[in-house]
Amino acid sequence: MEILELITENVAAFLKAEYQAEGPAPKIESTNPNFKGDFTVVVFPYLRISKSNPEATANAMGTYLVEHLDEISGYNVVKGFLNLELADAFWVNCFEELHPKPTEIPAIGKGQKVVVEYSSPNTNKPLHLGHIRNNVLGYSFCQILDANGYDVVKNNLVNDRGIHICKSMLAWQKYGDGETPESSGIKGDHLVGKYYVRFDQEYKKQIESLKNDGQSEEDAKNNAPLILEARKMLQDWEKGNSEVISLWETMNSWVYEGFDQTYATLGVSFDKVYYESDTYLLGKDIVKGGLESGVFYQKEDGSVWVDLTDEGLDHKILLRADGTSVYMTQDIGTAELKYSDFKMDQSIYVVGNEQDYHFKVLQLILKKLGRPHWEGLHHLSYGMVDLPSGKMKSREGTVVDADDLMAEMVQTAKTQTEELGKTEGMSKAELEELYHTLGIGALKYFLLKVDAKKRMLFDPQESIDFQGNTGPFIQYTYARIQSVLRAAENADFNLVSSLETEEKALIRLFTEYPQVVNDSARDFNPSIVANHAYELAKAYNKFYHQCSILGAKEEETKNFRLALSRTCGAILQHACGLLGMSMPERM
RNA sequence: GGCUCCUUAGCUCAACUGGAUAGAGCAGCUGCCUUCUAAGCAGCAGGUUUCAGGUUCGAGUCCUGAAGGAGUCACCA
Repeated sequence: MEILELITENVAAFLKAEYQAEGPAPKIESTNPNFKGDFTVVVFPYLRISKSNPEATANAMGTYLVEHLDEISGYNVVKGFLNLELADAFWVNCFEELHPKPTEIPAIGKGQKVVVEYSSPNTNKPLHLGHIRNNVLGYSFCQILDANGYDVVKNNLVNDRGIHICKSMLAWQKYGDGETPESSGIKGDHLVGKYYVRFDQEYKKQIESLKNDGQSEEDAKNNAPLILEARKMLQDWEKGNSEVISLWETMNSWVYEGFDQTYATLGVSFDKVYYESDTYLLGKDIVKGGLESGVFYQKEDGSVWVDLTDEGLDHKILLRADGTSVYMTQDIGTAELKYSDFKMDQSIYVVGNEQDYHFKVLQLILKKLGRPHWEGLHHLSYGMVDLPSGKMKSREGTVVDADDLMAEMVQTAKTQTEELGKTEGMSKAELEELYHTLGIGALKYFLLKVDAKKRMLFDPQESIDFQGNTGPFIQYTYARIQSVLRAAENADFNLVSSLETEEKALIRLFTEYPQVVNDSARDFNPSIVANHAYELAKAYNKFYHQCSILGAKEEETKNFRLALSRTCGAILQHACGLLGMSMPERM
């Protein structure tokens, strides 16, 4: 905001005029609500210059600022804090300037291309709540980058190959009896997930039996017939065995159909999809190249490794002795492919923090290989969603299924809406849309209001709230604003000369919004936008109760308050759009 | 065991990156719908910011140590 620059300049001028000295730029903060004022300058850093006590220094500075800046109407001093009071006219001017374009964001990303990889599902099981956090976070962050002027490519890397995929394929082959989504009525991804779980159950049985025969735990895990068969299947797959490939294609197509449905319900989308089956060979080639150039080394058994001990890390395998590739191999290949496709300035990976080490290693490897894109790699590392019982594990069935959860949320929205009974006259289709908007909105906001870096807890016993700091609260505020605007005759725009505290609070939050969107992009953190939207909704409801809009005594006041409402609605809608939430006109 | 991260009200989370008397929501209690949507508003209660030191005018925030928890160190992804 310009006012902050003005204050900064005038503090410097004050130091020069008063003490013939230069000092650090002032720390200007919002005044603590317990004190009178709008902005606060902390004067402690200037005591060295003033050689006086905090109060005297602050008073001298305050006097100077009031004299030189029309915007500042007064000041007060508490200890070393100079609280500056800004004139109502200043805030009214702010509103006049911002109101035609309240959601215009400084384009800090202009000219920069960013590929954001998120979702990245495995095709051996359906999505769960952890994946929802990833998807919601990734999608939202793409919207935020876009709002900041970045050229964004939303990218999904599908984990469609590997030993884990072979496990569900093998189990289906052995125990499936030809079951299909059509024959069973089970959604494709869930059907395949069923066999992934089945594999694990049978595998465990075999391990137990081998242990009873006297094998060690580790030997049993390596010698169980099922795991040997799965490994064989992976090798056959890499060799292009037609029977295996055909089974793989069939089962993957079931999964994709299921995922498409889940993505559609969740409201996320992608500009570009990569499949690891298409990128791992490129990865292998690059690893072989690195071996030839001496960046990597080979062990006697034929496996290929990278030595990262100089960087304080470990040795890391890049190709197995049997020649098949590992996770890292694929990621090297995909990184290369992305760069040749997009020549991006930044490559962002939305992946859980359990892979912090993996991405550290990936970046170092790309650097060692001299790839130009190593530097723009950024891991948007987010915390796991834990249950009260601990971590979610697909194989053990302790997951909150994505499809189930979304359906529950929509159902809860329906129940709550019907209880309140405010939807008279809405068609069935409109109602369905409303329930979806509210249910999914509640879910997304629940996941996005928490700092992405932090792990979070989800208790399936307690349903996600629709009151308080929630998505529906913000949606409600928006619907309320729309209701007022609908009831208003098309009013002229005009300004007023003095403000209620609730009006001032709203304008202040309006002015902060563009900076909030910038900060959110810079910090890789959508929760900053979410929290600001909540603050704004809260401030509006307070205003709504305290100040009559349509019933205002003066026509000017009414028009002004309508303009405040319109602006507030626009920002709420924009902010929630960045979070991937839609807004109802009525609820 | 090595490394990384976390610990704020009964519960879930904030705290503008070192500023004032640590804030919200939920749960609990009390008021407010004949007036623009009560999914709302106002209020009460709830805290030694895990503990012990240190740095500083000032520490939830920075440094050291301790306790508890999570992740990772896989030829899983």
